[in-house]
Amino acid sequence: MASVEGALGVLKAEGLRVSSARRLLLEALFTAGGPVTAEQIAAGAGGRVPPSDVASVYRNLELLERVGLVRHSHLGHGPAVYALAGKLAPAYLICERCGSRRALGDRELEPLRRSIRTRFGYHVRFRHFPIAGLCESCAARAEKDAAEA
Amino acid sequence: MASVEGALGVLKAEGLRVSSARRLLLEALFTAGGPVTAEQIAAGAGGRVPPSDVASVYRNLELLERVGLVRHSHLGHGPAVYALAGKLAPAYLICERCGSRRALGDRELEPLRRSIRTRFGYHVRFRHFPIAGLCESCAARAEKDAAEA
DNA sequence: TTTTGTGCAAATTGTTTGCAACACG
DNA sequence: CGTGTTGCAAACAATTTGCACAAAA
Repeated sequence: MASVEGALGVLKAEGLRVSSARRLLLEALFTAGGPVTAEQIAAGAGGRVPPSDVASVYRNLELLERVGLVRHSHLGHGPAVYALAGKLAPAYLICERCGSRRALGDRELEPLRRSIRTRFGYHVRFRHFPIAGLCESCAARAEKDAAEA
Repeated sequence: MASVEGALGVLKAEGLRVSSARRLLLEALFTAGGPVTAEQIAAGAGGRVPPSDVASVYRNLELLERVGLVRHSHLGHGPAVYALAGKLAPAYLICERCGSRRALGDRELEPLRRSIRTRFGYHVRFRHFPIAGLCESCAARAEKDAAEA
């Protein structure tokens, strides 16, 4: 889905209404640089438009998620982050120490998925929760700290 | 750490006090069949002893986690689950459809960790968040559903 | 005009914090 | 006895729900 209007078309096709809150929400998601929280959207992320109520934002995010236009993910403690289905990376590597994150593409993910599928029978997604650990530099620092202790 | 008294010894060694709430908390963790929530512990999980306050449970869980006796993990939406450090599996595979979960051992995890380490430089842990996806039967069912639609 | 969706307020859930009373060492 | 701990209450953060009113179709 490449545009707000296109996404709204999907809603229509599903027999759902096109309200200004929904248009607003989709505009926010389209203009957002990355995944955003419901709170940020409600506050008017990505535009000076009249902010909507968080409750409606949550309701509509859930609806858009059911329709397949939106996905959410938990990138750590704290609020969930939302993005257009096509914009949220299939997985994120996050560093539990410094918080840095790196998006992984399906291409990069496939070997992991395959390995888990053949070994454990699970079809893993890595979409909902991040792959958490330590990034290279934090891992090095952690090792040094351990050596000193 | 094989016993409540042993764990309490660790606390002592750290200069921390041994209170009845802490003994209670450790007993709950030792008798628990698997990971439990703070709420369950406060409610007296694994014994009919006078339940403690959730606030104290959270405070003590955090303390025990700092000392290395306890670890927590998020196995989905909802409250975090806690267990003795040695009792919580290094990773869990969970099915997002049916909720079933399977613990993975370090041995099984190592190839994944190594693969990610060499390809992306991250030292992943998989401890804090589960590896989520679909179990074999749910994946099969999902495929069938998709074919029908 | 008939639904469906909105805003607002209040309820829920999970977790944290302030504080006076209390108990370990 | 003195400081670390507790329990209780209240604050918080994230999310959900009830409801009267507004606005798509």
